[in-house]
Amino acid sequence: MPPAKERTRRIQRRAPRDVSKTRIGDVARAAGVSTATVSRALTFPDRVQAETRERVLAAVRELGYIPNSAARQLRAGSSRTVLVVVGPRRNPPFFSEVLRGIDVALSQAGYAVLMGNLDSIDGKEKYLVDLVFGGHIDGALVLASTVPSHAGRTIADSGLPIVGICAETDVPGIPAVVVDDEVCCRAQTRYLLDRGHRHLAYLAGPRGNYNERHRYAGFQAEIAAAGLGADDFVRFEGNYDFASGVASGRAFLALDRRPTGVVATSDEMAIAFMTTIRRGGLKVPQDVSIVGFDGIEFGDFVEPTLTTIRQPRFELGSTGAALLLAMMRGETVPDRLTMLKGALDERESAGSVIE
Amino acid sequence: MPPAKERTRRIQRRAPRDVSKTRIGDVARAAGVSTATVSRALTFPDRVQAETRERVLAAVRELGYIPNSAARQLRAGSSRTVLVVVGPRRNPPFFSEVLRGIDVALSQAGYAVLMGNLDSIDGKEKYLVDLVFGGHIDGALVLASTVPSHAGRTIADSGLPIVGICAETDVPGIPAVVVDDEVCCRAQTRYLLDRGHRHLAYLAGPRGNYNERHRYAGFQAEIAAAGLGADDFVRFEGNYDFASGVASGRAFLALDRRPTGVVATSDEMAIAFMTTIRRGGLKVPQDVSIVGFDGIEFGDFVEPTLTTIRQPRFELGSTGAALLLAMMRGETVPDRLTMLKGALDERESAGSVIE
DNA sequence: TTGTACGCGTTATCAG
DNA sequence: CTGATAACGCGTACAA
Repeated sequence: MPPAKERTRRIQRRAPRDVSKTRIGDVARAAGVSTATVSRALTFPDRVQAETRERVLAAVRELGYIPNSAARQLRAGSSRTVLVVVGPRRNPPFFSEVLRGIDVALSQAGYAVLMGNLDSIDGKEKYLVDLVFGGHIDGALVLASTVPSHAGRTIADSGLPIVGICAETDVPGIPAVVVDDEVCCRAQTRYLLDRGHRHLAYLAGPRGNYNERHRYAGFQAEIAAAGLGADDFVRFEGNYDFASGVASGRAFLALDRRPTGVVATSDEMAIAFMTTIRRGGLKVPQDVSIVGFDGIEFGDFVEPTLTTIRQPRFELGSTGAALLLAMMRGETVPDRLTMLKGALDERESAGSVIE
Repeated sequence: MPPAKERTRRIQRRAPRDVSKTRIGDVARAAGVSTATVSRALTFPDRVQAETRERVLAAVRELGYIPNSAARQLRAGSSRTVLVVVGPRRNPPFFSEVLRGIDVALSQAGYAVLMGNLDSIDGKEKYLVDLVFGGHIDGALVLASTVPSHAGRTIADSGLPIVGICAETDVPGIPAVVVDDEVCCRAQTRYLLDRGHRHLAYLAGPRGNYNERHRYAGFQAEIAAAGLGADDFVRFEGNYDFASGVASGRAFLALDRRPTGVVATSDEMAIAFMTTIRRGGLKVPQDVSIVGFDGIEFGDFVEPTLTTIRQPRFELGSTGAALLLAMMRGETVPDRLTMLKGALDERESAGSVIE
């Protein structure tokens, strides 16, 4: 009893996705046109007669038709999705605003944002590389100084547009949008030197980190410009978070001869440091002056309020996203660094040396 | 001269995605097997002879083959992508940790996270609805009390698994993972009442907000249990951010008869409020005691440190994600609220009334 | 155990 | 301006 021949064929198991059950064919039938016309009416409205278009759009509304994105992507070769790679556990109050800049710019252009946090689990890098080489992605924004890689190839090898934000990446040739770390850190340092501080502390970021290298270079340059040398400052290692600010503060308190001015390379470190040394009995800014880096809102709500370098956080994100969008459109763009300006926000945590 | 018939056919323009140029056919050829065998060797390794499998895997490695995700998705009906909807501009220091919990849980299960920030631009809700109905998504986590909707249908109407986190959503039948807001707010309030405060201030969240409703209910319940009434507290409107903490602080300072205890429904409001009234000359906790809500790290670095309700932020995210994963696997799950416990962290910002 | 061949839903090409 | 139809790359039912 084998008359089921042609039915058997169709038994390919239907996956559990009964979402969006109306397909383009349903709309075509309802509107009395071909699927090609439906597709055109949606993608190039003016290449279809007004009357026909109306009929199609009415059917679309009626049936609640929404094109299947997988099919569209397979055919068109574009997913309208951007991967945003965030490095291991960097300070949320700072990055959240950069991410908002990214999100606003990409959303406006109709792109979705896929999050790629590197601090979450092992195997994440391989996962991200697969994502990129699997064609799931049209471009990537890297908020870290290392580009995800696995088995000897980085996501940059895919040839997809990539833009770095907040740091230059370790892969050459990838454009980046950054703040001028060196200039900003010089400004921090000079601010203290100008106020008579002759013995400084430098609260560092992670060794080797892009921002850290440039900020430290700026710090040293300014130290040298003031005729000071290696004996005139103390460097404390850190990684931009609260914990390292606390650790630096404790080490600072234990010093025999304490600096009077502190250059912190993140606001979180600055705040934690400040709290720690105040608990240790020091007064800010009377005993110690502190200048932070980032410009997070919390700086306004600590005691005393934090003098700091304000980074254009939102613009870092939105500018980087705009650059990526241009690259994805195939435009030629500046292939090196785009530098945004930071600004020194003068508040209460730093003052002049009292003779 | 029309012998180009069959060549003409093949001129379909190749989209600008030359990423992952090796297709399953290339691997098959290199390994001397059929495409079906390659597919099987990757998906069901044990349904293929060991020797064949090795040859296939070698070819895969050799060519750096990674399956095209669009094609796979079209065929399989699953994108292994979860949409995370975040409500308009809620405090980053709090949510970042919830998001981390989500990311860890989903990454481990091999799911990608698509960000859906609602505060970015107009038309975002339509976009999210299209995403969901376009089959781009396998499930959604909603960190807001309203489910994205457009043109009369919500993403819940897609039938896809959805879980709320931090709040119950406005669509019935969607399970949610929350903290027991009412109990937590009662604990805050009781903490102050127990220390002799008989005149309180309540710093509210946005009217109608899920958390706000429950916290306020808890506050009022505890007030009533202490035999107090509407004359014994002042309510300040707010929306969980710094600005509303500052505004409440100013209004507080202008009061003729000031409360001695303050129940703040977010740490950011608590901190901004505290800073504002201290600048106004009041001492915390000597003049005014403050209890916050959330448990963000900054509470440790303000002066005085903040007594607060610590929410299990990471667990809110990871538990919600785990629930969603179970639903996507087709398992039956508790279809109502999963309540996690908060804890009161006693620090310095609240003390006893001094007679 | 492996190979053949079809169809997932859409868009782009080409012919009318 | 519109319709017919061939791919896009993969996974699977079925035959061998």
